[in-house]
Amino acid sequence: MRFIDNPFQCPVTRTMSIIGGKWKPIILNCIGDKTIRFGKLNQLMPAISNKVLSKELKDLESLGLINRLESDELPQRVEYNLTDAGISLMPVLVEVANWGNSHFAKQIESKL
Amino acid sequence: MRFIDNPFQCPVTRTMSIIGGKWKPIILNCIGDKTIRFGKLNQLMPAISNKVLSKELKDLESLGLINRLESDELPQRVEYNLTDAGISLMPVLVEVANWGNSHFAKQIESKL
DNA sequence: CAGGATCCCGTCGGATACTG
DNA sequence: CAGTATCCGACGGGATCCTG
Repeated sequence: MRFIDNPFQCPVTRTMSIIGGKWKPIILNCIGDKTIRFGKLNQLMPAISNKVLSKELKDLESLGLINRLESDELPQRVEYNLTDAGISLMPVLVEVANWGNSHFAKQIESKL
Repeated sequence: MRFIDNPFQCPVTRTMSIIGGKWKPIILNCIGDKTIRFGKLNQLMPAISNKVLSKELKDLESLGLINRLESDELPQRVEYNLTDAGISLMPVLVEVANWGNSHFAKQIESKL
């Protein structure tokens, strides 16, 4: 994945590069404290395409936020769960979510 | 400004739409507790173009995070500062920054 | 089942020049 | 001084189809 060009090495920008974008926080939240399969994630997020889900999971894995657990049984079976780093991110996401909830009504998306 | 398409009305995604992108957190940080002029912001962030800085400031203003204070003197003089909502966002940004600092070294930008 | 390949389009952000 | 106007390339993300 690519990082946003980061003048001043701004740590906020750096973190945004990681959890920004459309899907990553949603994916992390869908994984939660579970160990969950690719197909199950796809069910939870019907709007995401295979390609994008696959790419986001790779990004999150290479960032060390999730584990990818592959069994060699058939049918193929791949599961994902959060690493300690991923778990440590969740409270931050909660803070972000709380701020968003308290300062912006749901309707704002249609307001602008 | 446009919001990321937001399935599930995810409040994290909503907040990311606001403070994501390359410049907004940096701008908010540069304003800080000061009242600061457009030209001064431009000096603090030499890498940002007039067009982008102007657009970002408009976004932040329409989101209610900053005030735009215009005097009708000549030469033209426009200043910006944080609103209460903008101030309330800063601790969240600090949390995000702390997480970024503790989990990712500066070098990560060049690593991937 | 879990993805990769391909094609496509909209938006973000940069460069440069211009203006009241 | 504080912006606008114009042009442009790069990237994110979607749709669809294919495969070990």
